[in-house]
Amino acid sequence: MAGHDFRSGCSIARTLEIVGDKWTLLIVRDLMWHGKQTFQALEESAEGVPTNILSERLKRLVKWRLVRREAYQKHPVRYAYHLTEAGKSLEPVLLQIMNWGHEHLGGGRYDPTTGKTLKAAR
Amino acid sequence: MAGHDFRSGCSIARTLEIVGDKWTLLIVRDLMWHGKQTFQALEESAEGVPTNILSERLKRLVKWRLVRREAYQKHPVRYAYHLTEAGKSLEPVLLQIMNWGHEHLGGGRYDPTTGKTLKAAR
DNA sequence: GCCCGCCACTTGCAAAAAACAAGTGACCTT
DNA sequence: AAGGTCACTTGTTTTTTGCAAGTGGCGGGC
Repeated sequence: MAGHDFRSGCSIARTLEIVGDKWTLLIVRDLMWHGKQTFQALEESAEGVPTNILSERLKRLVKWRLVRREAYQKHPVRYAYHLTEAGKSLEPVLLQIMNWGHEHLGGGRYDPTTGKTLKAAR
Repeated sequence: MAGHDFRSGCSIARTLEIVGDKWTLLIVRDLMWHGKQTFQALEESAEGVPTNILSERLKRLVKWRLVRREAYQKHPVRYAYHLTEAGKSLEPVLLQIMNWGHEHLGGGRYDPTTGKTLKAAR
C-alpha cells in the first residue's frame, strides 16, 4: 500500500503486519465461511472477541482493502462487512492453517464445499 | 496438547494461539529456509526481533514441540534449534502466507527448491 | 591467574496493546 | 414517552511488547 513502511521486504513479514495476531484471521474466517457480516454477528463468534478489538480490526481490514463496509439499509442505517477479492484470496491461507491445527492440535475441520465442520478427536 | 485449554475447538483459533503473532512464524521461516539455528543467528534476522521476545517464542515453540533445542557442543556449551516434523509441516502455511503477501503487498518470493528469493516490484 | 570476548540469554522499565465493563447515540417499536 | 436494537466508543486495568543494559559460563591470550 502506498505510503506504508513495511519492516522488511519479506512477504511473510509483510502479511503478518496485517493479519499477524490472534483475532484478525478469525474475523476473516467468519466473513468467509460463516455468513457473518454485521458487527453484532461477528461479535458473537465462538471465541468472543472484545468489541473494541473487533472495531479496530475491521478498520484495519477496510484500510487494507480486504474488507468493504457498506450500509445495507437506511432508517436505521445498518452496516454489512464483506470480503473483497483480496480478502477472499486468503482462503488458501486459512485452509492451510486449519489443516495444520487439525493435524497437530486436534481442532475441527471445516469443509467449504459442504459447509460442514467435522469434529476431531481431542 | 494435554492439559491445555484452547479457547475454542476451531483449528484456526487453536493454531493462532501458538503462532498468532508478528514474530513466531518469522522464526519458523528462518529455521526452515535460512539455515539459522543458533540464538544469535536468529537474532540477526532481517526484521530485528528483540531478544526477550526471541527467547520467549523459542520456549513456546519447544513447549509445543515444533522446535527442539539441543547442545551441539560442550566446552563451551552451545545450543542449536531445529524444527521437528510438526514444525516442518508448517511449510505449506508459510508458502501460502508468502504467496498472498507477494500478490497483495509486493513482498519477495522465496523458492525453497532453489533457495533463491525473487524480489518483487514495490 | 587475569582480563577480554563470545554466546545465550535475563532483567528492568517505559510504552503500547489487549481485555473487560460500561456508556453513547441514532433510530425504531409500542 | 419509554424501551429496545445496533454499532460502536470510552475508561480502566492487565498483559504484552520493545528497547537497553546486564549476567554468567566458558575459552583464549598474555
